[in-house]
Amino acid sequence: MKRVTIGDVAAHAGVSTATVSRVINGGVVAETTATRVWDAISSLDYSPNALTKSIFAGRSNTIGVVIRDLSSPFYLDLIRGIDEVAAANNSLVMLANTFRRDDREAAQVRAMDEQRVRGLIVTTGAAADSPTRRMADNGTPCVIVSRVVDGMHSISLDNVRAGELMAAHLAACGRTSVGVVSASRRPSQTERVQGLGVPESAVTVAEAPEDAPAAVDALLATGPLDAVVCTSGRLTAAVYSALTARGVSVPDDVAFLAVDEFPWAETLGVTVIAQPTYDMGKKAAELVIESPAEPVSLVFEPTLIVRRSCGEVSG
Amino acid sequence: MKRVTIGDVAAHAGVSTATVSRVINGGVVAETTATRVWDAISSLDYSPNALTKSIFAGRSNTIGVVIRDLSSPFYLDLIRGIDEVAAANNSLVMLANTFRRDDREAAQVRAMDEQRVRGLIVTTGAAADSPTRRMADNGTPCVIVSRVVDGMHSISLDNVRAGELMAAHLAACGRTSVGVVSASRRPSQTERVQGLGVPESAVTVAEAPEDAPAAVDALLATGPLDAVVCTSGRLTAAVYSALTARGVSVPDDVAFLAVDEFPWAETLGVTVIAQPTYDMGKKAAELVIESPAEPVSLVFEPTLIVRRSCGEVSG
DNA sequence: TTGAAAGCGCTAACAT
DNA sequence: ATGTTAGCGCTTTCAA
Repeated sequence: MKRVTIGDVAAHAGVSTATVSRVINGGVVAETTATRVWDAISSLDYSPNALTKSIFAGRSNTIGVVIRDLSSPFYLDLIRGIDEVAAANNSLVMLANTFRRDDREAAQVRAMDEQRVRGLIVTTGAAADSPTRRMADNGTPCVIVSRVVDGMHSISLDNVRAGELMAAHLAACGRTSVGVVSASRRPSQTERVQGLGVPESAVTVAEAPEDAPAAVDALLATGPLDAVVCTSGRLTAAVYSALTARGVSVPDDVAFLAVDEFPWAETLGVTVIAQPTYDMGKKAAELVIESPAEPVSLVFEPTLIVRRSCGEVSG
Repeated sequence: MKRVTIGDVAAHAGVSTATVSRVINGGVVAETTATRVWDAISSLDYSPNALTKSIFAGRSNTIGVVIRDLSSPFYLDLIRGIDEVAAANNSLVMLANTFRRDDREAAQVRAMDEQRVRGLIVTTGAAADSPTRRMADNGTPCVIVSRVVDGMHSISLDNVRAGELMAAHLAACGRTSVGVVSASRRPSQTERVQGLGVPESAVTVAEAPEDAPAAVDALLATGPLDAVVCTSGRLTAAVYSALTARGVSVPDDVAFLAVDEFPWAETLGVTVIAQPTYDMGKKAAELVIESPAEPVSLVFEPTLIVRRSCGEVSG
């Protein structure tokens, strides 16, 4: 199953490989020669080897994307945005999932480097660490998503502001004692809590959706609550379910407020803080393409989408 | 920003490039030489160029995945499955979205071919057409997902069976007049309708979620209904919302049944037909890795997950 | 306008 | 056990 090479095309058209190369990449060639070459190309069904091309360019035309948890819908939109920009630059996306494991992240980033991706987008985790940093030092534009890292490009949400938006809305709805379920002690989560301005004792951490019921129980045990905030989209369904399963009525007993928009939010009437994930993906990819010399740190604005789950705004 | 090459490492270690290559790929080398080479590798921070390696192998170590609509959660799990197998074979995933456009699909498939992917997984669409077929003919293992195509590997759901499962459950719940919202006239959709055994007049097509309200109206106008089935996961939220927005009570007025499991189904009590998408992704990738000589067509079994949306099973 | 030839970074015989 | 020498498929001078 030998592949057709540029040499085969050249032979078939009776020209040199250099000429074929020129025809394909738009060099100066005589009209008649060009047609002869194109004919050869289509009759042999020639498909140029992009890998070989990349050797010359020094790097491939691919954008590497390393995702920490591909089961989060947040990332779907991010990837769509990246892919959109990639396609517009006839680039392709090389994707890898790290299953929330730091060692896998390092391995995947290294793999991307070996593939000589033209740029890397990492949602992370520990990516600020050696492998990514080394890539950046070697001249590969690297963009960190969801985290701000010194000396690297980054795309993130204004998490403190997200927290403040939530706090303000809750206050406007007359809610005074709010409990929080967050997903971790990572900066993106803690910043949201900080913006909310609740005491540390009002925060419970649920690493995974399975931990949500216990987290909700813990929250409910701390005393009477009139609002529950979920700071991670991965947890929203689980937290909401745990709440209703315990006979808590939303919004009559407690208000419910979550971070990240999701398809059923409208139907369920869940008020959320939305991130412009698709745009964030596009920007991340554009950063890779443009590869600015100085580190660029883009912070996106969260939006409050008011629905029914926090009750009426009083006054 | 010149990259470190195998030659640099060789010079630094005082050996030939062949020896360095042997050290990396596990050939016969003296212990002492090996350590010297490894030292050089780490002190120069050498990262071997995978592209160049692939030139020799004839193809890259990457699995190409072309997705018709990356906004569908169905594909998220599929990709996770693929990535899992890829990672286990230290392969990477090259992803492209076609935004539901056939011309883009052809272009993306061609791009994958130029990247010399070791195999291709396409969810499609028109992929049965020339570009994919040509790749398969050139010896690249190609797997079609969600469709059975002559002479190619394929991964699909037993759609007729899915329809039958739904029909049986609906009957068991005493529902007799069912209306269907489907997403297209493609085989995967029509087979589900066929399994349901409803007359053509009971079926409405909504191409996109935006079309769901109109589709539901059309359905409701055909006469009294006691069940609504949605045969596409992309449409479930929109159809359900349109239903409830019209004051229709589920399951009291009509039963609601959808294809494809989704995160909120449990909370909402929506009965669904689930596809083993993660496993389907894994199998697709395994097919690529194994690359069987004869076309393999794997058909997966749908599962009925009973919840509240169809009411009580009578008898 | 075209071809010959060198070389991109690496591997794989073939020598030694 | 190691080095030499061809390539892999393509691009890019440099001549003609």
